[in-house]
Amino acid sequence: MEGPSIVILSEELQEFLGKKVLKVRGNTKQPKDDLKGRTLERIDTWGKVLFLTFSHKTLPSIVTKTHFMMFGSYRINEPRENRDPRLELTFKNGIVYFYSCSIKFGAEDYQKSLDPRVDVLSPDWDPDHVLMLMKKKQSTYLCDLFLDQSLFAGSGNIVKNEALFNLRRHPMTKLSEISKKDWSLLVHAIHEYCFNFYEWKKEFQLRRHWQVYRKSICPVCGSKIQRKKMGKNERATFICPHCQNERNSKKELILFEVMPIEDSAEREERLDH
DNA sequence: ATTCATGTTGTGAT
DNA sequence: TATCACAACATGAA
Repeated sequence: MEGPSIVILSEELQEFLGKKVLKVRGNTKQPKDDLKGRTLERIDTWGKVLFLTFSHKTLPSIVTKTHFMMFGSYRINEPRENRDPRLELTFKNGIVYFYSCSIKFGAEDYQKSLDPRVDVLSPDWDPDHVLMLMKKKQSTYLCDLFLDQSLFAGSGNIVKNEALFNLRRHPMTKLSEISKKDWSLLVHAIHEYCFNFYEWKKEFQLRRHWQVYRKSICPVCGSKIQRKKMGKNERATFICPHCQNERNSKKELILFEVMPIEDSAEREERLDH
């Protein structure tokens, strides 16, 4: 799950804020029973990470860190799936299920160490600070840069591919090949796509707006989309060989708008990440 | 049946 | 010391 999906989850969890944990289940190896009787005191996010703070009248608070990685999912106030949840929390007013995610307790110090200025979804997001950090990343390819959580916390493979297409730049372009005056446009492209992602997902319209990610035809020029593993961690990367041609790098950098693809017969799944 | 994928973290080798 | 390769985790869709 990418950052915008975590923000949506945090909003869906608001109904449990201030509520007491009545029952705990799940196959996590963390000391889950310690949560019983505590009150959900805070709900925070940083990039793709969810932090829940559980307070107690006399004992210290417990901060949990949840990361959904590739396959994680959640359900709220729905019948439990056949499989065991990693963690299941029963409140007076409902139940939360977290599936196949990574959960760690005692995350207070870790949470404090994170910088909200690089969290693309945070109100404290600070593009000037990000631009400053980018100076140390000159030799990085854009496909790696756009996934770097220390610069763009919350950006994931969808954001990477779509933002690069909206900029019409090839993923294997090095940051140093982009004129410094255009760097803020790179930052802006990621920020804007994250917020579009957030809105589209809430309306179950995210897939409809994919231009290249898991697509076969470029919506702009009709070329066949190429899929190739690229960058440091060989993540799947989708490009239009015409619109994102390396030779375009001499052209002015422009952030193009996204048009929904109308003929897409794909049905939007509510449970999509 | 097999492959792939909205990701991170830890370990041991280089 | 830094970087790298690889494993581990976990599940549903194509």
